[in-house]
Amino acid sequence: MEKTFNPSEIETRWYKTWEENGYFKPSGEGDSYCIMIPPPNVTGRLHMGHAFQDTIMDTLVRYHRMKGHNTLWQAGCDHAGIATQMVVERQLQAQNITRHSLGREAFLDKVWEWKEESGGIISQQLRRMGNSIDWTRERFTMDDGLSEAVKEVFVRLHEDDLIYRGKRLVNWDPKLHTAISDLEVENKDEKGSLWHFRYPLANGEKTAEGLDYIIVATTRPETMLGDSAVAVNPKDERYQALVGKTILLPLVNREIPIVADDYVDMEFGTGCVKITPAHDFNDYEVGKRHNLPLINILTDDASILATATVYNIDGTENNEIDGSLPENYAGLDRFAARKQIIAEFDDNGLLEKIDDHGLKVPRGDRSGVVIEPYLTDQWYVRVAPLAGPAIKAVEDGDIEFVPKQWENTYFAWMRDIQDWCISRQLWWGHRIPAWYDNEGNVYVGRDEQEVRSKHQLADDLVLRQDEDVLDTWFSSALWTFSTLGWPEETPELKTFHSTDVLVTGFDIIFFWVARMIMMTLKFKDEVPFKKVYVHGLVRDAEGQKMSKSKGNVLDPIDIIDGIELEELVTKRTGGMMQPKMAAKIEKQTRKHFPEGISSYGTDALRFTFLSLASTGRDIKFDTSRLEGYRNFCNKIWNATRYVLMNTEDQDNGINGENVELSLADRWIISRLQKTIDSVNKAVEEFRFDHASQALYEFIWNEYCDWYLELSKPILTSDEFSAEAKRGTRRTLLQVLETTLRVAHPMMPYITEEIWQQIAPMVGKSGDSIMLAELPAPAEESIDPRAESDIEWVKGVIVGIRNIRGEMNISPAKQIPVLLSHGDDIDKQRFDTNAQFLISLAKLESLTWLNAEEEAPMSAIQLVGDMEVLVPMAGLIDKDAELARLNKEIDKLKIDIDRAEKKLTNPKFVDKAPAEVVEKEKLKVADAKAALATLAEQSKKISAL
RNA sequence: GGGUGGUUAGCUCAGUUGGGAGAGCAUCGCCCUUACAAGGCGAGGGUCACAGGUUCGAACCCUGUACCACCCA
Repeated sequence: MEKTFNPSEIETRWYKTWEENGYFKPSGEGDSYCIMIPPPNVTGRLHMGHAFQDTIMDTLVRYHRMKGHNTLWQAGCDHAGIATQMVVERQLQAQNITRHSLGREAFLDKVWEWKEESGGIISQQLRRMGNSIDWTRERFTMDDGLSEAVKEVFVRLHEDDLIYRGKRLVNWDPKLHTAISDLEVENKDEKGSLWHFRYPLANGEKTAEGLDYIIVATTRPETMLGDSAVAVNPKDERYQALVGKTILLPLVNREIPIVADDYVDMEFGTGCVKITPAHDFNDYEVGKRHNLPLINILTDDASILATATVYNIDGTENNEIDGSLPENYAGLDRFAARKQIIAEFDDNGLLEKIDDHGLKVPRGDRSGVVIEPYLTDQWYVRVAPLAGPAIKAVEDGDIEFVPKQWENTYFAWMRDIQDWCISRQLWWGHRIPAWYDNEGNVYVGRDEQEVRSKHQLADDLVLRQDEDVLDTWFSSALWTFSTLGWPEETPELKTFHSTDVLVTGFDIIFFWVARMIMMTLKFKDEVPFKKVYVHGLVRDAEGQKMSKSKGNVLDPIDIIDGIELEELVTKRTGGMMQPKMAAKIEKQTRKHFPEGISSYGTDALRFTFLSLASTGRDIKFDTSRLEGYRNFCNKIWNATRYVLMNTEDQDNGINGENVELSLADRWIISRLQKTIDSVNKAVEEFRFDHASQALYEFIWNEYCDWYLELSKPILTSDEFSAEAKRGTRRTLLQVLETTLRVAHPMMPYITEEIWQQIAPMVGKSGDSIMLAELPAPAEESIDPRAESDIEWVKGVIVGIRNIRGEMNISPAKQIPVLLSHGDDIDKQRFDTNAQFLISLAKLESLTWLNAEEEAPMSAIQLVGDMEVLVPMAGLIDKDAELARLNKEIDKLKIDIDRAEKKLTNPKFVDKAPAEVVEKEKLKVADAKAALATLAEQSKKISAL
């Protein structure tokens, strides 16, 4: 074996072997265990968040596969309607082509081409991470099967009156020209202004103060062109007399009413609010209550119309109100219009004042532009009837969130859920299965044929299909069952649905998790998954969210393989729109990774993720952790080298030869059982941080630090029998082999590579560790006596090391040690373990002193009541030893003080449980004994 | 404005039913010891955000405050 662990060659070799041999497919035996990947966007590359999430899923899947379950991990991508269309349009733009010039069919061909290319990158990344995905069942939301399911669901929901079409205010993205759902809108705090406008009262009316105008305050002056009322609070005495009167809207000269509505906050601004029902969600509600007209002044691009389109609140056209708008605004962009309107108000003496004002600005999460509330025809899912059962499923525990607190987030949203706008004005996606005739009638069906027969339409009646497509989340809401063959009742569907656990980030609980629960309950009448494990979001070392625009993204592959600084800079700054940003990112990158990123390997990366997977919301990714776990891999590698060095071509006692197990053997076997138990329990409760820590501690702090060292005297000294040597060799191998199986779900590659060599040596046959049995703790191998004996041995050794360390005695220097004041058990332990102590503590001699024997002046360490003595002669400085003793004495005094304070408190003695009091008494007694010994020693040394 | 989560060693984080504050990394000292210098051995370092309360006893339970983060309006 190489002297250091070198992951790259090993990884590709093993992944290929596993995949080619079909190890990732369900075994067909045992209880089913199934995880569906949250489908990443087909356009992208996997980022650290994906890698983190995939590591958790793969750990679970490998764990359950080794446990003998019939395991399916199914992966795939979603088509990411808006994102994908944007990417392809941008590519075309570079060649001066628009999608419209290309046409729908040809454009979609282009998208499919891009999908093939891009989807390949993701599956390659998933492979590099070691994920044991059944690639034969890879799915895509635009696949035929899934598209069938989408149609089926749409039609059935429509039949059940759970889908409807309506003219409503939607969140309109004026750049992408599509509606988006409220979840796709990000409300950002931005600085703005509050403009105070004078609105003249019509018909000579006057305010209480005798003014001929009232003042309205607005953050969006341009919408005044579409005002259809001014509202005041009914309780507001300032304006009560004016309710029912009218305003003559400046610039437009439209006469609009003053209405009274509770919505108006009397404290805010002047207490008068302009009402624009076609361009504001709150105003829309006010409009409903007062039956105000909807006056739409904007185009799809959010420019001002030449003539406003006017609707009644029920969506029908209104021909009574004059939609004329001032000519000098036609075609003007909304922000240009704003400027001009302010200027005109100012010129006309109607601008009262301008205040600075912070406000939430709605922006599209994809385009980043300001979203317009905009009146359009859209399709909606009536969500309330679906939400009921979905809430109940979680209340009843049919679905359980881990950590539990996320259930509250889920409930809060579900209780207050809005109808879901599912139509998108895009080309890339599932086309809505609805057809229109020239009369404007709508027919819904699986295809045109069905529509015609269902509605008995004449063959020559011209029908055209709805141009729009469905929200991507509509298809991913069906992910768990549509990918298993639904609406067909396939065997896979029967075996693997409901799936066992969904592993996901909290950011998509609303987008995806909740919608999946609703849709699956509706159509499958069962839950999509029994558990939802909600993990945190991976952030950079400074706690910033990783994003392309910030330039702080990391590609997991670059951590696995390493990357040169220059290449990393190029990668991060490539495709940047603003050169200014690129410079900043470059600087930042050079600061954070002055040497580039070195290669850490998949196992180290995975182990790092697992160790960070606690219950928190944020996971700061810190490369120092990564380095620590790469070293851990190397530690395992080198421990294996030691084991092989001592067992290769040896009789290791695996064929029933006589063996004798040493104390150390029995101890490490006992510790192994406890480790297996903790790791398994931790995985079962999704505490991967605990699982990884338990494994790390066992391997490094017990197996390597102590057991391998304890094995050395047995294997090298003539004082141990052939049976004892054989027993130790067998234990070295068996414990290592078992530990590899415990570790495999977390670190698949290194464990496989080593296991292939070790397993045959313990008589195990099997093609791959991933098909081997998951270790279970063996109760009968737990040996409390061995554990306490080793604790004693460690105590003595650590005591001596401590003296060495503090007294600056070279580790190479062999020193004499005496044991004094020991009891029978100490004596027994001394007799059986002297050899280990001499060897591990590098002793010249180890002498047991009986009660009557006088010890020379020594440095002292206590193990229980027993004194571990290192004679000072020639080795130890008097003052140094005194200082060391006094430090220890002070510590003991503080302990005694604290404990005695408790024990002299009658309330404590009366009320605390007897065992706690007993423990405290014991503590005092022990500490006092130790103190007496050390004080005596201190006195003696001082007297020298 | 409403809600959620957080505040523990220099950094990143564990801390179980309330009963002597832990890990990794970093720091300091000693060591190239025949598995491993990506290593070994030893050491230092915390008013558990703050203020109250409950309790014999609080990092943990309750109330309030501050700060940070996120979600919703």
